[in-house]
Amino acid sequence: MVDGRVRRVTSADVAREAGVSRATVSYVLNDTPHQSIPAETRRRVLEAAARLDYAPSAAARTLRRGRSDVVLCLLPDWPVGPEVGALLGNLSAQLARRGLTLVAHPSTREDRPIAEIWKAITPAAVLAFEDLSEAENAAMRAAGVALLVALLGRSRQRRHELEVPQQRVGRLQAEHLAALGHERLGYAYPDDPRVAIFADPRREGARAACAALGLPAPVTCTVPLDGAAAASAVRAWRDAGVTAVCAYNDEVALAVLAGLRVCGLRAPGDLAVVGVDDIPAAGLADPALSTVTTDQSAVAAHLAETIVEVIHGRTEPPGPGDEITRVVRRAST
Amino acid sequence: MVDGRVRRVTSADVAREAGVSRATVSYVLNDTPHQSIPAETRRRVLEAAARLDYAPSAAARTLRRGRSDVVLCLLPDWPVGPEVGALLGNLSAQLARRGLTLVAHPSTREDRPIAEIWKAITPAAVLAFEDLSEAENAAMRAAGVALLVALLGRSRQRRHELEVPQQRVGRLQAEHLAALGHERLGYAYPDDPRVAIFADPRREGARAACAALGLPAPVTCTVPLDGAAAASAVRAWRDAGVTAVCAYNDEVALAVLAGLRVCGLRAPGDLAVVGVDDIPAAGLADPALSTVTTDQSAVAAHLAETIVEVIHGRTEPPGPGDEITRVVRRAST
DNA sequence: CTGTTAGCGCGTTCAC
DNA sequence: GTGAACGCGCTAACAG
Repeated sequence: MVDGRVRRVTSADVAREAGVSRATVSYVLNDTPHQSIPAETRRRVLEAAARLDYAPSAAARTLRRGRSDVVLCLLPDWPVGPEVGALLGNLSAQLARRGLTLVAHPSTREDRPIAEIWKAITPAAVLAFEDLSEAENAAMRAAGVALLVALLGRSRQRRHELEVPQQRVGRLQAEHLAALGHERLGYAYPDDPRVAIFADPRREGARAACAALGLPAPVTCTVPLDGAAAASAVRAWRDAGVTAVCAYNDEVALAVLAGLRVCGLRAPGDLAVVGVDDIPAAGLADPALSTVTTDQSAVAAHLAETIVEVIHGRTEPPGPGDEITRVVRRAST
Repeated sequence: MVDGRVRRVTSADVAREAGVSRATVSYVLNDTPHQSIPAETRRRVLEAAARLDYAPSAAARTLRRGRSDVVLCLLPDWPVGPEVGALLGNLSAQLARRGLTLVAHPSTREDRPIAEIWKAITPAAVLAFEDLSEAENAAMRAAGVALLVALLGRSRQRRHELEVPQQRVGRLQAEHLAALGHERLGYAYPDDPRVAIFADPRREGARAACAALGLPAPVTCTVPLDGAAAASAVRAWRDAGVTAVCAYNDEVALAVLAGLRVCGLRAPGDLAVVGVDDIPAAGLADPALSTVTTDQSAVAAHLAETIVEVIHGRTEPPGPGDEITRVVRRAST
């Protein structure tokens, strides 16, 4: 009561309370296999633990095991939108169900070696959006236990690659526009080079869809988030006979809409536009933006499954199905 | 080379290499005060550590010290925008400079006791956006070392309160509109009840500014992120003689713009609008949205400072200055 | 002054 | 079921 410093409840306390050894406590609490402990003893231990409100020290366990129960997600240095936020939220819930805790580190450029970050956490797994350097990769593998999962690797072959089907996003956009009768498509590529890991596969998907449909490849224009600059992209597309564009995401799509306004044109009559993500602003734009969305909770479930597999050293399961991505049709197309 | 399992380099290895005891290694590497170690010995130890590429085990240190060098940020369950993302990025950099690692936990609703999360990390400090329950609060304080900082407390008095001057945001909006000659203001309140912790102080700031300027209190309307719904708010404001509205944030402001369109009206002539955050879509809207921005790096610097003070048990420094928030004037006002 | 010894912090796990 | 060692860094007490 009066003492401020409350001594932690340790497994020794539980052992004493239950009248057994610390080893037994550990075995019971961890459900250690190949260890036959009578139900009666087990009950005593569990009750004692509950009575004392025992919580094992994560630090001690980590020290002993060599890894914690934390999954560390290294966020990219480019601004993540609400989609990634939603993904992390779902992933966190999925991992929690499996006894893992997800935390994210907002990486502030390469100002600090990645090693410093995971060494501070000793994670069971690291989830990165981009491939890490071979050195960092090796360091992680060596430094004990932390495993690595690359969310989106640059076509490296031998890495755990967990590709959210970004290609499918682009494919869906192109197919949607083609179904509306458009034959000459454009691709609105983002201005920020940092998002290329996402943009390239998406555009590739659009290209593949066009090829499959016998249409010419999309005309790519880089579109800055600024109406005037977007206007010149719009003019370029018009000159090329493009009647509809797939945008990298909703923000770029909004820029295209702004560019249309600058030119005195309007979607979808003069140029149809379809974005990606369905951010709130998409539905509020004039005209409302058609867009492709992904079921983040389905992606998260698959991701969690894969992470657990990788932690246990098993191979990863097959990729997620195609049903997780769909088109939201609105006025802009 | 052939062996996969590389044994960690420990302080014992460094001690052996340098020909000293482990204690000495610890003293040198931690620059322990009141411990005079000759430059020569110090050099030997440092060189040995460098040569062996020694990195102390965070887990062991945490076990011994009772706390890690990690600062845990508990994200709210409502979707955080790019502003919070930017804040975390800056904060991460600032904390890194002080030897602390920032990680964020995407909280997925109260489906899991907060205790489970920080127990998995043993953080030096926890940064929360909302007040925690008294029980959780006590648990953290008791469970050893983790300290608590509430970013935005609900007018509780005795809590470490680190209030980014949200009130000032609202004040600035109102003052901006008043300076443009508007006398009857509206406040566009968000539909999502979860963001009340931010919305209430902002609106309060707008109200205070009006009072100070001798204007009537702003007319509050809740504005869903949907044009049709926003239209009725627009009509209500027009009926009340409101000529300009402060929106909770840019998304709500965009909704107001959409509502205006639905009514066949237009900003700023029929109703001036000012948002908060300057998200990309704000500049791309029609008309472009005026908005209030905050210098997140300044906020982060102050936050980092406060966190360090709190970890060291000292009192917190005074709040940040008023210069971190400013208006970006565009067509909508 | 310089540096060492010894033991703590706590859960896990092998050998008996 | 148990004793004991282990993982690794920190630091009070102490000896040269």
